[in-house]
Amino acid sequence: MVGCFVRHGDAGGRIVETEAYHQEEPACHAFVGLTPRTRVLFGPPGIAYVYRSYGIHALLNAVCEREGVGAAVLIRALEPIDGIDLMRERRGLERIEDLCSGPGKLTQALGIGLELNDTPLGDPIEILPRPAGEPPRVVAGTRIGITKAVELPWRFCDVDSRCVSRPRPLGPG
DNA sequence: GTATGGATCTTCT
DNA sequence: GAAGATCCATACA
Repeated sequence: MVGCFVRHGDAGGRIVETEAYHQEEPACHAFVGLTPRTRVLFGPPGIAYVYRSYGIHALLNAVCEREGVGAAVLIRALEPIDGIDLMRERRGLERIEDLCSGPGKLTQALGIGLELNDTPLGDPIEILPRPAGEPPRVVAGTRIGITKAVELPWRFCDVDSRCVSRPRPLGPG
């Protein structure tokens, strides 16, 4: 998904960082099984899973795998492209690199809230394939901010972007 | 530049 | 009652 375009309303940008979560590893919400909270994760793919983190932030995931399998991709960072002034307004910040360089930041910048949980990716949140041509240089690393299954290298960053949420893992070059 | 603590709420014990 | 897929301001080097 790194290199794809995400849009909500007039604001959008290019995905430069993601993390993968799957029901078979304990860092995933779906690890505990089917509950009211994880129901969306076990649904069909192509749905937005939006949940509250640390009581404050909304985090955006794309549900993956077929119905019955709990898995999703967390979108951690964007490179702002459309509606940059709107993002600045929502974030109260000027610098491009600060607008979407974190999972809680990009939902605020795009105006995505918990009410968009369980809505199809297409409307109102849209994800578009990356344009043809050279694919981005992607490097895998360990995931951020979790205490379980820390060893899985399921974080993916665009090496050439300055908008990732943390110092990117050491890549080729 | 890295390190620490507070804010705030859903979920599960 | 405790923990959590975070962010920000502040402190210190």
